[in-house]
Amino acid sequence: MNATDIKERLSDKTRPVFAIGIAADLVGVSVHTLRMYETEGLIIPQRTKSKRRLYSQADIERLQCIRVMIEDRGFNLAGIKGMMSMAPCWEIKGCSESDRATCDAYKTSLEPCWLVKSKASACQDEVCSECAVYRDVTTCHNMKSYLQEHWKNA
Amino acid sequence: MNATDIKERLSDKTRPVFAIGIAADLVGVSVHTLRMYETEGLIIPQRTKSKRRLYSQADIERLQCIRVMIEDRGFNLAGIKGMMSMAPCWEIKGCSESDRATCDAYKTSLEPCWLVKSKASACQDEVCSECAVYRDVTTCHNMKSYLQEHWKNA
DNA sequence: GCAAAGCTATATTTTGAAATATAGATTTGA
DNA sequence: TCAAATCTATATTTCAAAATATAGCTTTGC
Repeated sequence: MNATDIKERLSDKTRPVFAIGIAADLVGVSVHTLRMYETEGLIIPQRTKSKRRLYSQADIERLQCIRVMIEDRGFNLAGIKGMMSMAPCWEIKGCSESDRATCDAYKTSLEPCWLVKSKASACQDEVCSECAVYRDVTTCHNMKSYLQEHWKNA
Repeated sequence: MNATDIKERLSDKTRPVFAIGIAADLVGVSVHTLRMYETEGLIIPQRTKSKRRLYSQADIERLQCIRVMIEDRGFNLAGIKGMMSMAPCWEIKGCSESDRATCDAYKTSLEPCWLVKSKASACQDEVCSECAVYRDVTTCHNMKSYLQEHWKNA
């Protein structure tokens, strides 16, 4: 591995590097709170072979967004989940008509697609935590602009 | 007024006919709760000359939607307000570029447009409670489909 | 080797949003 | 006329979401 590789790996925001204790410190919440957000489906940390959670810089930023929603805007976890479920995953993923027909996340789902059981073939082999729908739907960016971006070509 | 007129007036869902006590009974909440929803900006009942609230059938249905969000989906009032603020009012109202430039509700606002102070000229003379943005953005219909409808021509 | 940190699961506590209550004035409508 | 309903404003209570704590076990890393 050369210097460029090292720099790239260190700068990769999606690289899981923080144990839950460190992540909790960075976000300013308890480790239990981070586990709760995971249970609620707001965050999907990577896991080590022995099932320990590892958070990336992107995860930290996602969690900071969640905190902003809670502390500054007064949302509860259900509301944040509801906001996240507004992403038109079928547009982002380019689902075919038949994909849409068989997918619970198509239009009517009230949950984020990464929490939906019955998925379209387009998502079958996808790791949700690496999918653009999950990664890009954070709650603190300009959700309106984000949605418009993804919907105007629908 | 002929029979047709009477029928029309009775069937007009936007006609304010229910005093707050009746409305509270219909929705299954207390009168205080209805006043609170108004303070939070979730509902805009009409007023009589002496400032008494009057609710329409459409208002009742809007309130029932709010209850569904709270009881079935676990949202709090901040979350419902956040959902409502997702409507792209500038598309629905056909705001010009200059309208958008001067309006706080354009894209970045975290509040529903009817709670925003500095409005575009397109809304200056509008009564928000009669505006399509307010009327159509309820929280229990399929929000995804609704948003797609209004965004796909953007 | 072993203390520190993490794991799941469950139980308990806290806290603030939401509901309820109170007060004093006004309006409604039988 | 006057009791019932509504108004605004404020204070108090409730209760469940969110946070904290506990237990028993496993993994990590010094």
